[in-house]
Amino acid sequence: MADTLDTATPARRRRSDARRSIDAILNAARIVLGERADASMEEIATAAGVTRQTVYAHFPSRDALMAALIEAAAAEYAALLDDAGLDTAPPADALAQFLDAGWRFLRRYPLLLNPTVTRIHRPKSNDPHDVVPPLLERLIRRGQQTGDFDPSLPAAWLAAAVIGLQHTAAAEVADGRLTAAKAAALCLESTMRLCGSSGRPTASR
Amino acid sequence: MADTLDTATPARRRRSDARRSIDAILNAARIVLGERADASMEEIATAAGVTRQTVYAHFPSRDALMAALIEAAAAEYAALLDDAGLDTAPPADALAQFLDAGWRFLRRYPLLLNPTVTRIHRPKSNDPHDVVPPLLERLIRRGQQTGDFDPSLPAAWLAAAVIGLQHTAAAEVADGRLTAAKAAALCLESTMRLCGSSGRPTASR
DNA sequence: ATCCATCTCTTACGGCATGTCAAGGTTATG
DNA sequence: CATAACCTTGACATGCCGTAAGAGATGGAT
Repeated sequence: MADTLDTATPARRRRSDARRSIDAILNAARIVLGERADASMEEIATAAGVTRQTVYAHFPSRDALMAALIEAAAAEYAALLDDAGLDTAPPADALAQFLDAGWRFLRRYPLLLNPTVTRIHRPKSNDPHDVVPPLLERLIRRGQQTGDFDPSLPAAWLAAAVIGLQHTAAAEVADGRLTAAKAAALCLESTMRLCGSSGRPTASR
Repeated sequence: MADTLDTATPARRRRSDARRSIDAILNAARIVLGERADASMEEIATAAGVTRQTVYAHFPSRDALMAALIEAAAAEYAALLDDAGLDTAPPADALAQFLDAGWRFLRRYPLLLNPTVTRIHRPKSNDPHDVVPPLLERLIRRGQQTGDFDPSLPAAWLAAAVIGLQHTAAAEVADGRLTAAKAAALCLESTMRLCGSSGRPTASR
């Protein structure tokens, strides 16, 4: 009965059409929930080209579907951040890369702008909110040690603040008060100012 | 049937017990929804000491109740900001006052930390999200003209960013990662840095 | 080509929350 | 006290969630 991805299940053997259904459902959920976070299971199923019961065959509940979706999102986000060279580039550049990865991620997972979704299934599990902040925190701490960032504010707080700033900027875009380009520029500038970087990203060499 | 507070209705004559019920309902909603934003009408009614149908006698729908609650919140928030002297105090001090009013407001209306609530009934109407940012924006603009704040970033964006920063700080408190006192201090410091105020609040004289 | 396990679909049910309605009792106000 | 406004009870319709059983279709392996 649909164990999906709990934790450390021996990767149960699936038939190809089942795998295809699961992918279609997750993809449909990503898109449909990105537009309306309160879309019904029926809508998601229809968008995926299956019946509602098929969804329940793979995901025991709505929350379980959410969890799997968040899981997939976290994996993609982590992959994006892996390619961003957060640990090697100069801190200010790495920070800009971090934000850039965030923009690409949010364009693909707009549903994560709705904090109600991610806030609800809080019980442990690794969603972006548990995986990403520590990465950013480490980057900020490194910048504080190299003198690129101001060390007078806790790195954990700055990490939360930077992510929050990006959420704010994304919300401004979603509400039509800013274009995506302007929002990204303002967010970057504000982030640098917040972290105490005295100049533009490339000025840190 | 239950116009509650639409717009410019001739203040329909109500009986005193009706007024009492409405107040009890709004108060219960404020508290119950502050703890669990998805609480049912039944729970709210019970907490208010009335039946579910009585709630519907005054508020046609859940969204209408939300709207009335947001309306009341906006009024209280506006009153707090009126007492904050945003237009007279030195900009940096006024900004600190703004944040302080926000903290008091959020302690009374914790449900407004859940953006899903306020984001859903978007159709115009004056909720804090439509009333407060312009006030802050005006304050920031003033600070930019007096030279207290950096004028290189748009005031509207800075206003959104400051409010977002406070939301982030409040979320850190709600999740137990910061104490209320630390969060307020970090939020203030970050806000000043963001707005380009080179010193502490009182250093702007 | 055939068989079996697995998957999907259809149909159906129970539960819970929202919203509506009608009838009858209660309270405030003139 | 009499009336109108209000509250309560009970009942009902709807929509979404979650569950279940059985029939039919599909994939994978022999």
